[in-house]
Amino acid sequence: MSANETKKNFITDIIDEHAESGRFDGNVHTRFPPEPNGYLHIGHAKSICLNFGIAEQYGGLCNLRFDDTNPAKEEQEYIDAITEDLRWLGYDWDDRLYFASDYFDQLYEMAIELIQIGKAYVDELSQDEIREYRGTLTKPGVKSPYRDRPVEENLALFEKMRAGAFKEGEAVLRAKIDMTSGNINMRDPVMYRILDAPHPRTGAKWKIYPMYDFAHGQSDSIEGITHSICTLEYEDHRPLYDWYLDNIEIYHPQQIEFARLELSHTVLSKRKLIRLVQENHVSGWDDPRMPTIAGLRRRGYSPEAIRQFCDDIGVGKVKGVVAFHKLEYHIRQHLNKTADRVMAVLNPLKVVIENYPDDLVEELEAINNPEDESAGRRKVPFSKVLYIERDDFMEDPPRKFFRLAPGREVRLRYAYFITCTDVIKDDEGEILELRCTYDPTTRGGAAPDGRRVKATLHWVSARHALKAEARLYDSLFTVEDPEADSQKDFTDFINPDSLRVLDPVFVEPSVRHAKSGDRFQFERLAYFAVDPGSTPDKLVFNRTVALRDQWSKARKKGGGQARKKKGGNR
RNA sequence: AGCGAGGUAGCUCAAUUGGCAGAGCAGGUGCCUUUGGAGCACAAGGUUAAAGGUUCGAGUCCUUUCCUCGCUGCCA
Repeated sequence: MSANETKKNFITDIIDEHAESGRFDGNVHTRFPPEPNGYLHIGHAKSICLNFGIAEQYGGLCNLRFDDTNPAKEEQEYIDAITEDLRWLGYDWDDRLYFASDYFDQLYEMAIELIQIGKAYVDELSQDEIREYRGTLTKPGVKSPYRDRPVEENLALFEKMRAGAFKEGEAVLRAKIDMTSGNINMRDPVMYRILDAPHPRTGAKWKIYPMYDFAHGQSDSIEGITHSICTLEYEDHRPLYDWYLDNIEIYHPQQIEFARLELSHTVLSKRKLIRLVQENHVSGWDDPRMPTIAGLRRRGYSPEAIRQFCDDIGVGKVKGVVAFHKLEYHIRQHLNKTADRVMAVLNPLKVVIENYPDDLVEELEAINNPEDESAGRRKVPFSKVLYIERDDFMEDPPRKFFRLAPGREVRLRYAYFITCTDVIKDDEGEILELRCTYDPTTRGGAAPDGRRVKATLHWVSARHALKAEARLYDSLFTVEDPEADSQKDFTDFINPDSLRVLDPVFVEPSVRHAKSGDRFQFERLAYFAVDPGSTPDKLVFNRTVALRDQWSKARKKGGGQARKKKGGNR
């Protein structure tokens, strides 16, 4: 990220202090440590941008490390997906791809060390008993009867655990710290538990697996991490992080906690995201309505926009909810500069230009991107029968409706001025088509006599238009915080109109060869991206985000000025 | 209740570490426009949770109070 090299926050303050005091010799080495038990989402993106960004800012390095200490939940599919998403976001870790499971042997040796110095013991209390003995927030815990076993016995028992002589739940290895601590994490936390599940990487080699707390700090230490940046809920774990490192007596990184991202109108917990997938509220982890990186990618979001967003929201220790429209702001910002414009009609209304020659086809020049001269120009075919957007015509227009109406003249973008002369309806009064005349002297869209029109409409030539499918995505939830109501399940707030499929829609022929992931602006409507399931025979466009639309805003504010059915295309 | 963290504009963050509280976004008003897009200009927005104290001077330091969040997995 070049734009904000000098961006400051409380983390850079800490790093600067370290640089001054000489701790870490001025080095900065971070890591991004996902657990491979789900897909990356926009909340992870914040952590990713932070960890990789800070390393870059200080000329340091950032590792990718999978925190794979719980084989019961983790899968290779997630490892692959996470790696792909990270690459797509534009980050690179060279050869520094690590797994906590790479350190299982070393971790095991460290555990033995702690046993040997009398700071760890094998506990055979049941899970329920351990919970009881732990006490509560206000009541101190009490010591396990197994707490003071001799070192030799602990060593032998731990070896038995490793060898598979115990079944799941029959024994754990615990650190001997302080059962009366106000911080419950320090009340003899479990270091190792027995798990029967095969591990995606170590297979059946291990029967015991280290807990997060026993693995994370030491993994950081082994990799020479300087600043171990994590989210706020680990604040209470820092004393334990420090305790393990101090008692094992190895190199000691600094853990720093920041507030995780909360986004309005969506959920960002893996537990809930996985439910959306499993209960088929969405089509999968990459459903364009999902806040996952894969979902955002399919929706048409760009890595640049996501990174800009993360940069914009900054980092702090205060929990807050970022409005979804902030994400939308950044994708509009990026796409405005980079997406080619194209004309497409989502909700067609037929227009016949009565004074235009029957068989004439003109190739009119159109600008691909007014924000980027280098994007060049293209030709768009014009003929006698066209489609315009149904919303662009009103038979009885309210005061501030500038678009087409009977007797009114408007411009067809890059083409001609047309005037509506007649409205053809069926028996029910439904408008079937419009009859218009055009002014041949306005070719290209400018009038030689200098007269002006108030609106410019997009259009496609009926004969030349491509039929395509458009998927209009809206927010997945109808409320800002789907988790706020404790009486209801978050799925109760799923937006029933979060996806509307329009098929067919009509798109100008220049997009014929569009490939998966290509992004366009359908002029005056929205940004769209080509879906991966799209084929040359059947193009499928996902709406990324609508253009800002002051007409619909004014319409809402004006309170019924325009008596229109809701749910146009925009 | 115990431990920990935090409270600056509607939202997200700044404030050169004690020196005139500022940005972006949102909202507002204009201008411009061959996208009612984009862009530009301007205005508005604050008792820095509250009270007290130290100081020439406090968002920043001290005390007290209030409020919010996290923690009682053999998850991470």
